[in-house]
Amino acid sequence: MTTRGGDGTATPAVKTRKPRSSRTGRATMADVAERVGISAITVSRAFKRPELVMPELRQRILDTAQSMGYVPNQAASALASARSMTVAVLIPSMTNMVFVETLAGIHDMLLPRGYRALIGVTHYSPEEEERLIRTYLQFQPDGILLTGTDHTPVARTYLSALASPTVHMMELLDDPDSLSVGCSQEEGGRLMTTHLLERGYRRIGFVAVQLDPRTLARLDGYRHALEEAGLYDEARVWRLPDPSSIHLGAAMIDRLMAENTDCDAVFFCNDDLAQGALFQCQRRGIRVPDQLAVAGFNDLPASAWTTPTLTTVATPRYAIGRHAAAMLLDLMDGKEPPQRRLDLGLTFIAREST
Amino acid sequence: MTTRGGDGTATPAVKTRKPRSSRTGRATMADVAERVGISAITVSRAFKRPELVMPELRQRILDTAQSMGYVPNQAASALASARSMTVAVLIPSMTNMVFVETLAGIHDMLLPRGYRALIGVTHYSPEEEERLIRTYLQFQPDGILLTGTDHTPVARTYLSALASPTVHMMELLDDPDSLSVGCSQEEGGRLMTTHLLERGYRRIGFVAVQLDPRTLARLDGYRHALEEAGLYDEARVWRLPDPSSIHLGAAMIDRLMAENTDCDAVFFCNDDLAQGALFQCQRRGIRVPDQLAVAGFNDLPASAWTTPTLTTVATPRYAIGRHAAAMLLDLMDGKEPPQRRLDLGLTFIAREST
DNA sequence: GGCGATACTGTTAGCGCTAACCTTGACGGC
DNA sequence: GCCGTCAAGGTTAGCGCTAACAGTATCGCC
Repeated sequence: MTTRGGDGTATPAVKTRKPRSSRTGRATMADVAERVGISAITVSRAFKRPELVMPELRQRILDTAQSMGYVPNQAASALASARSMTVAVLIPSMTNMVFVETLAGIHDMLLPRGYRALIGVTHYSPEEEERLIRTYLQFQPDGILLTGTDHTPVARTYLSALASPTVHMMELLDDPDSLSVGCSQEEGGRLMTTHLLERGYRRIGFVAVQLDPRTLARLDGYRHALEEAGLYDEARVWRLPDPSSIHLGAAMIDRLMAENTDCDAVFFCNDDLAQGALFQCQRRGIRVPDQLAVAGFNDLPASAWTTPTLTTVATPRYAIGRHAAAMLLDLMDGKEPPQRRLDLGLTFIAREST
Repeated sequence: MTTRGGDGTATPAVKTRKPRSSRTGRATMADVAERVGISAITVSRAFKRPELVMPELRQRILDTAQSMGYVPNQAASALASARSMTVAVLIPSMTNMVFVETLAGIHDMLLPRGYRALIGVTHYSPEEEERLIRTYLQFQPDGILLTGTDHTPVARTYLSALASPTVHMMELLDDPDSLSVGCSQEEGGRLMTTHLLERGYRRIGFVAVQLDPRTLARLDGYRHALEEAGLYDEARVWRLPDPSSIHLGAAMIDRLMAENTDCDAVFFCNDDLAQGALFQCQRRGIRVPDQLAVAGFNDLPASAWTTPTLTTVATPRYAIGRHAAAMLLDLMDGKEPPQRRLDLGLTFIAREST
């Protein structure tokens, strides 16, 4: 109390000084400005519009900010500028590699431009998507990336009432007002089925799980191709709402055997299942492709390594993520993207299993 | 201009009315309040502290808000309340199932409590982690979840200068000031090696990739176990900085054969690699486990289905995510969590490959 | 020498929300 | 009848930042 009086004794009459840092204990822009001896707006510009500040001063500001541990407050910035620099991304699942790689494409495109992704997982449920849209709208995202085209009416209302640009990934939309990047799942189903027909298979089964719109589109492609060949038979289609897994694929082989089906080939709606099927065929001594051909979809890494290797269709998911993000960046800049509907195609990969 | 004059003609002298909606076109709390005929704070309470508003009025507020498409502005809320309701989560990789499942645990714990996760991917680089920490601090997260304990000095400074509670996942920390949830990777390596020794293998190799701290800890466990048995030989350890993949595992089998190593068992630092190794052994006609035993780590789904099935160690990653998030929730509530260091253990899974 | 152009920095006023305090009215107990 | 209490809602101020406009030098040019 006598010698080391602290602030109180040192500046008894001076009370002009503003609080050194905010309520939260963090340094604010005003703190940095005061320390450098300039106004807050110049600090703001040093960060956001560097070309407007003399290089020397700018450096001094950055150094001071660093030494004070100053970090800009994103909430305040968003509030004042009406730009959140945030993009909301909704995907159906995180455990499905397909969407994770799409995310990687999105990140690689957005981060260098200063945008951040807010990731939401819908678990393939439009209702959950609606809930997530509501939640994420609170962040006033500058843009939105959605998976698929299956949204609830309320979700559509939110999105259309909103100014934020939106791009749909995976499926392609025909509506000229909407933007979409993806590939035709129906064509994928058709491609694979045609391949199986060409290889001489005639009793081709289809296993659909999860029953999300993309799976059903593949099923459509399969059905159309077989109908055209006059070989479609509803009895060879299995529809299960369960999530996809290796386990389920293996179980399906058991079921096919138990039911004594006459399939000479089975087209699984994705690679997880097909891999499980291959594993189980190996266990049970079912010769693939002689006794039974197996086909998948998506080309997961392991599909090139199973015994036998798996015939599948590769989807350009990383590219879909990149292009969707690029399209969104254009929109957020107020530019019209080169195209509103971008089909990135599919790659058919014939391997040993067919 | 004559009959349907709109606002202008309807209220020529009245200019007290505030703008109907903000700059961004979105309805604001004030808009909702005006419509209901109350003040903004009551609207705020109707959302955040419902027990303070009469149920009837509250319902009227919520209905009106809904009909106007009102969504609270998170940035304004965060600024005014100094609470962002956001948790920053940093993980090394999104393509690695281990971290994705950890994320799922975190989500399941945080979302019901109203918190949102901001996910950052460090790509196993402390420098990138530092960059991400800086970026995400702008969001004033109420809490932070980090993977591992390998942070740059600058990152440590940021974190300690910060008030935000932080929990470390995966590795366990001995420092009593830090909070961590995980399991002992070293013990995992030791467990597996001991198992191989018990099965009679004497020339056990180890393949380490990525070389992140967790991999190196497993290697330590392996080394210690072998040293105790007097069987450690540096020549049987392969260290590769490449990311883990099935492909690399297969390539390693080729390399082991080419180098004519004398290993009777190989412990791969994770299941991706081990699966690739099993696939390649099958291709090359190497009998597992008779000719060569193969072991993995993490227990990925496919490991129960390969031929032969893979001996591995299951890590409680989902539980790690949940518990880390729970610990963080306690901290954010100002409570002391039951324990500051939570070891969730490991499960050894013996299968056919050893 | 006066005028405009250019380059840099400052002032003012809010963004939309909530913490902290304040008002109002109803009720009850002695 | 007075006072305290409580419930329900309102007022005020300000979170930390930036848009929009406003200076103030400096320079060049006719």
